[in-house]
Amino acid sequence: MPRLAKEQLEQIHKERKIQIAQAATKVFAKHGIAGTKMSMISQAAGISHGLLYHYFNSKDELFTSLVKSAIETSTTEIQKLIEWTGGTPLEKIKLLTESIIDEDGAPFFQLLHIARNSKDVPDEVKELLTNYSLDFYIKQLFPLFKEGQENGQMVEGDTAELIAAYFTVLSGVMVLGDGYPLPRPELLLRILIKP
Amino acid sequence: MPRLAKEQLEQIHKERKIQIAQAATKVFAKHGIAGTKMSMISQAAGISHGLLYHYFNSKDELFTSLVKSAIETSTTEIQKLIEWTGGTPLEKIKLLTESIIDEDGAPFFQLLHIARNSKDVPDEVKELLTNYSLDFYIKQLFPLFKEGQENGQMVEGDTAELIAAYFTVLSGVMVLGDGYPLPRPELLLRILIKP
Amino acid sequence: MPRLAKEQLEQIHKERKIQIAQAATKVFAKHGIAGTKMSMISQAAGISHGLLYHYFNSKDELFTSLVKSAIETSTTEIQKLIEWTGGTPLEKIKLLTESIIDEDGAPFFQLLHIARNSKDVPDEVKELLTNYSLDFYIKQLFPLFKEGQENGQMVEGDTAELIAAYFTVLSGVMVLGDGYPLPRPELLLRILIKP
Amino acid sequence: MPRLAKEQLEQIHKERKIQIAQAATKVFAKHGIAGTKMSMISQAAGISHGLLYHYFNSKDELFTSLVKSAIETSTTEIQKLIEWTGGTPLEKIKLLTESIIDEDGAPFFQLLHIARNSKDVPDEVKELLTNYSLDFYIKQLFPLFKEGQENGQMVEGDTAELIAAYFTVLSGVMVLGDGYPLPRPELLLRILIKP
DNA sequence: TATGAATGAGTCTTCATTCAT
DNA sequence: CATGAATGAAGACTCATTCAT
Repeated sequence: MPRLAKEQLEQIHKERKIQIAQAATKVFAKHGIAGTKMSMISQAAGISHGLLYHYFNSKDELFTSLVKSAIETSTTEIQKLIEWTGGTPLEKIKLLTESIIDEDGAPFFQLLHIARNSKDVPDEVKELLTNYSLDFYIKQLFPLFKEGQENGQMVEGDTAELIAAYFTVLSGVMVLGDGYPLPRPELLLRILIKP
Repeated sequence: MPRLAKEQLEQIHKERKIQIAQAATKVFAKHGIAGTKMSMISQAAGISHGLLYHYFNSKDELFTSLVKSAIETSTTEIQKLIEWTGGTPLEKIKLLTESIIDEDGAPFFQLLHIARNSKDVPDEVKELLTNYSLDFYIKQLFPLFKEGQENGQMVEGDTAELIAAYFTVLSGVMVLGDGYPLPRPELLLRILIKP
Repeated sequence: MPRLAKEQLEQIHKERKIQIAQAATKVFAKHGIAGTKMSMISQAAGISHGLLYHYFNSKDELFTSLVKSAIETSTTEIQKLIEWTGGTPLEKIKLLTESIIDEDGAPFFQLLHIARNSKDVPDEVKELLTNYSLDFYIKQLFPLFKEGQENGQMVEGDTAELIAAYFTVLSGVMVLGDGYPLPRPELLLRILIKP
Repeated sequence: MPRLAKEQLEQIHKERKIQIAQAATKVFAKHGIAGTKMSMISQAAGISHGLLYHYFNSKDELFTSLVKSAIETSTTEIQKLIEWTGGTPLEKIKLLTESIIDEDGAPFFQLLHIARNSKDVPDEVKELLTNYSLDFYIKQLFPLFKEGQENGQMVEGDTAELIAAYFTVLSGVMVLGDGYPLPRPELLLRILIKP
């Protein structure tokens, strides 16, 4: 058996899987779990619904894998930002905000919103979400915000509450979707900036 | 021969209908249209699924009626606030924000969010929403915000954009639901206040 | 307890029952068993559906009683005609034909047609129909037709077949209902008359 | 990749659809619309009820398509007979009668009878039936009957009435179904023949 | 008697999933 | 790997029947 062909096939398989996942993320993000039909995903991915099952065993597994990778990505991204040493805390937060708003951060937030609110979420996802809740992000971002408060750029007060509020506002805005215009980052940042 | 007067029966009927509508609002708000099963509503209302159909002809009609009354209520509430002459614009906006956050404004925003984002929304609702979009609220609130800007309490700049941003943030926060803590109004209002 | 009142009440009860039965016959005749809703009957009878159950225990019982009385009536009518001694056989058959066509014989035939063709007919009705099938009417009418053939007025040939044919045609025409114009008896009788 | 050519698949699909339609025709013809359950049809066709919906979108659509093709077939058949030039009018009518009685003309007539008498008929069917009523057949057959009257074979009198009567009798007989023996064509034709 | 609210079994329809080709 | 026919569990909705008033 030709080894190279095999690897190529695996490569193709992996790429196709990613392509399907991207299509699926958008569909789930917009329509919810129950509102998303497997046929909608297969159509969005340009394949037959039967083929979907060569890549994912079930709707549940597909959704679970999307949530998993969303959490992983976000964790990594935030971590990279934290460790980056090229600006003031406020600048970093602005960067974070902009990157979320600019790119397609929306499906990510929408996906998590759905995962948190649906009743028919796979158990595995439920467990994931207990670990990666708001508290998790507060912990990650705490040093950054604390520093911002201490250097006088950001408003004083309970740091955790501030992070929670900002993250909530950001999540909310992202969750809304097309019907609403995304506010400019400057407007959102006013929540944090010391007058 | 009915022991109770016709009017009494109608009264009971109306009250029961409202009670069902309240239960249904919460369920739809949390689970979306497709995610909401009629059995979930009937259970939430404490009745059999069959009885649901004595009060609403179909899931679609039920959902439509909820959206209708949500729009009516919100329009009236805002209008009352506008016409009230007891405070500065900023105080009024604070009151509006608080009343939304405090009471059960959440289901209302969640319902409209769902109505705006689901694909299987009844046509009647689609039409309603074209009329009662963000622009509608911007128009309603414009004088209030304009006045706030002119009296120096609120930040300058494009009034419509400011309203849109504030309303978006508020909507987003309300849509998120239980998983996130509602920020204190003061934090949100910072978006508007002149430093 | 006033005796007279009691009898009056029973009288009223009986009359109401007949009135309901008449309404029900028409509805069943037109819409079939499955197509007939108890609410359609109650509405046709001008009462609430609840009250229906004071007069008939169930839809099945109601339908069964209608079929029973239809069979009884028809048997009696034909018997009366046979025993009547005022005309030639052909005249009698013409009378029979006219009386069926003129009065509301249609619901009767339609009811029996339905009883014969529906799968969800009560067992009691199924049994009744095995006894009162076409053969039953052939037997009843045999002497009349035989006499008509022997006196030269009617076509010769297998008497039973002739009766069956005529009765079938008559039944068929009656079953059709409103969409078709009822043929004049003279036209139908041509099937029987000797040229 | 499909092993069978696209055309073959379509061919199979079409054949299966026809097979289902034939099964459905019989079931509807016997039990009426309300009395026909989709499970009865799927069972008669030897498939699962779910598969039914790959071929027909709904019970209504299925019924409508049956009525459509019944009307088409009958129109074509009659037209062919009219245009055929191989016999006297009476012979043609006899042929028509025989062909209706012999083959499975019964389900066709029963289907139309049901379509005409049910209240829950799809609107499309209602419209079809206004166009293809008795009058339509009278118009089609008028030349044939007129000729038969003029050449002295058939009874005189109002041609349209004669056609109506004959068609009504024929329809009625066909509608009755299994419970009654189909009369020999000769007996029915006596309605038309000049003594 | 009379009404209509209430229940739940039964039917239509959708869609996740399987599998022959 | 790729397709779409096929299945059946689940959910929306109807309606016969019961029962409190």
